[in-house]
Amino acid sequence: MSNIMKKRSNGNEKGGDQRKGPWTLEEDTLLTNYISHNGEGRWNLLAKFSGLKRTGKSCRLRWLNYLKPDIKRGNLTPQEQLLILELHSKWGNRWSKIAQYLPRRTDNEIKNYWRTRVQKQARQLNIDSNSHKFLEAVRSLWVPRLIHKMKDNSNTNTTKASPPDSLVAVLRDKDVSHESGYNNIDCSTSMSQDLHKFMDLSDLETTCSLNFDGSQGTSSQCVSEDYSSFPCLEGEYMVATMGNSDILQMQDCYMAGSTYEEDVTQDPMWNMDDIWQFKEYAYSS
DNA sequence: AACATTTTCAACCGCAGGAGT
DNA sequence: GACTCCTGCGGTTGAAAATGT
Repeated sequence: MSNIMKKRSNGNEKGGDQRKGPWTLEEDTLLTNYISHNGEGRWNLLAKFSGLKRTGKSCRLRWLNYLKPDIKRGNLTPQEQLLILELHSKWGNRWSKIAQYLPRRTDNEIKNYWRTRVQKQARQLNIDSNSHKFLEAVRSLWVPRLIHKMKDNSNTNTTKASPPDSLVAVLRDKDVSHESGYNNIDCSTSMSQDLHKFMDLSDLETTCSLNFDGSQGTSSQCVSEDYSSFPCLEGEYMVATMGNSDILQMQDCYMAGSTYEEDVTQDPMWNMDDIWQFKEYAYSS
């Protein structure tokens, strides 16, 4: 038997009575209940004993991409989009790696975002989304626009803007670029420089010193864990820039299950003027 | 209102690689 | 070392929803 054949006969993946397609409410309940009693992992055992007629793989995917309680759904914020652009310029299509820097977002969601939004823009420009030209377009048009959105958002909520810690971590991490998927392209550096212009990194030690209860804490104390209980909050970036009244407002918003920020991602990032502007720029240089 | 087209995103697939035997 | 099983990753697909005509 060839290696390929061996790989394909993966235990639980054969069998005719396996269900496929969209999950039903009953299946979701079954899976959630099983995991709440037995924990995550050992997916093939789970598939076998939970009563689900699904493969372990399918169960894993459903849990990690949809059912897991701390998953953040909905449109990506400008900060998150910025982070994806930056990280993708460093690592390429390393979705799971990128997802590690976006707390509570799944690799599948990031991958979908890239394919449906970013690659769409590349198609409109008629250039390859992995090309230097496209990265230059991102740097010269998209990133400034996202930064502007961030500024706008921060101006309506606070007097001072600061970056998300996860983004800061990336910008500070001089080693990450060594792992780049396609670092023959030099745009990530210039993109980072743009970001640095906006973010005063010298202030970082104090930007994240306010906790939800209003007490002071170290920056490390208010990273990810603290905002994870507020789905409507844009991470430590917002934590650092808000007053107590804002926090109460957010708590209200959380209780109401609504979104605190305006839905900025509904704005098209590039309109036709932008595209023509870039085309002129790209083809004249 | 009806149909066509486009967009979104959940779910599938093949493959690679690690762990255990 | 060979084999098997399991998990996780990235690419792709297709149904449903949204939008346009």
